[in-house]
Amino acid sequence: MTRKEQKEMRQQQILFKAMELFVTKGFAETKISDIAEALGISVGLLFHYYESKEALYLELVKMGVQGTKKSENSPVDDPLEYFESILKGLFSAAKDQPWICQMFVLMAQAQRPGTPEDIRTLALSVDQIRFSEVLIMRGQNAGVIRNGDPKALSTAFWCAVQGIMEYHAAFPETPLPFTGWILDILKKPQAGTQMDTAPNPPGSADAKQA
Amino acid sequence: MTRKEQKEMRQQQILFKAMELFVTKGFAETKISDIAEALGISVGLLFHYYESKEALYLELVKMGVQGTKKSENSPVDDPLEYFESILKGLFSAAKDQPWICQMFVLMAQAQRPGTPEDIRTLALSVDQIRFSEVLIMRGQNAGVIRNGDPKALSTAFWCAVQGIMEYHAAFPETPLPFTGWILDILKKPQAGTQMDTAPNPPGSADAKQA
DNA sequence: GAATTCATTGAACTAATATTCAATGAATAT
DNA sequence: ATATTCATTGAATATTAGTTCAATGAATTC
Repeated sequence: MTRKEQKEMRQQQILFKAMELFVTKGFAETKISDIAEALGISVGLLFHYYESKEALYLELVKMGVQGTKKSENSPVDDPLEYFESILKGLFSAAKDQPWICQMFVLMAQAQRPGTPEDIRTLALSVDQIRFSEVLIMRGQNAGVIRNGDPKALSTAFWCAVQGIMEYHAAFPETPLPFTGWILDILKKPQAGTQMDTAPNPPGSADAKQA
Repeated sequence: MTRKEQKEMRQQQILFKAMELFVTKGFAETKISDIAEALGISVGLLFHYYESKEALYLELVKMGVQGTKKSENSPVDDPLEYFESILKGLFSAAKDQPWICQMFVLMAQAQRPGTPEDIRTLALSVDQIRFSEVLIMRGQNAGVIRNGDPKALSTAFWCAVQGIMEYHAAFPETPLPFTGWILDILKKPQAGTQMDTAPNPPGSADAKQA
């Protein structure tokens, strides 16, 4: 193995192990020495490749931003099918390519308060929720996605996925849901079967929003 | 105000502000001095009431465990209605009693790796997902909850709620979903409308689980 | 094969932050 | 009134974890 290859391999090793730990334990809870230990290398070596813990995080978020931007450029015909294929991709990746799910979780976590501001800003530069709003509107016009505030629908859907991915990162042996179950958050229910419940009591979340 | 009252008030103040910060920023990201500053008190005073940052966390998790155990003892007739009322409660609490949502998020976070072991163990002593499994089975027998692995259904439902609560803790101005949207994860779809999709491709998450 | 580069380490250094403590003064008890 | 308790502070200390660095030896270059 040439030195260049070795270098790249180490960088990847570090990057992916860091992602794994950042996602399972959280960024602040992960010590540089945790990463080094998990890889069986010294802390010093880690700093030879990445100048700081934050730089490591930044590198990961950059990767995530790049990946998300690329996927946002592929054309979509049926919005519902689009969401389904995303879900299928994520859920099946959970096994062989856990880094896909990890990246998903990492990006969402990076958007939260508590993240160093520059990294948070970068992470917020891609916004899956807002991006999906327009697809949801198209789906509503096509009659395949239920009615309601597209922003709220998009948020609900992605938060649900987020919750599932985070849980699965922490408890990998847990069974993943069928994509259909989650897709039903968006899917238009058959008339007369789902919207026939009693009106919401005043003061409830539903009432406020209606 | 008597000294005893004053003491209790301070303890509550500290506890609830700590919960707020632990939930929005994360435990490790929250400095003791953040809590003190937010309350306009000295760091020393905080240690007068709680012997360590962990003790504060432990206290909160104890509260959460107690609360959850109590709510698990109330009888349930219609499972679907039970889940709906839980959701309504959480979503409407988001405004006036944010601590309810915060506690929900805190408990779930405390169960993840990265949490100090003793606290994590305590948090894991109440398990909403497992508790709901039996309710879901009952709902399936009654024909109101969709078929499928009750554990996976329970996990999907609670993870979705978790994701929504976490997001809302970070972005409070965001609209919350209708309870019905989330409930549809569990609700049995009308025959012939939802289960009529093509069989899952081999290797997909769905296929593995089927 | 000598010189140079560079992956690697372990120990030292530093910054951040959790924790302790002696001092103060207001509230309470005797 | 006097003594005691205790909420409160700010500064001192301890600890943890991030970061730097000089030394080493194997790989690469000339």
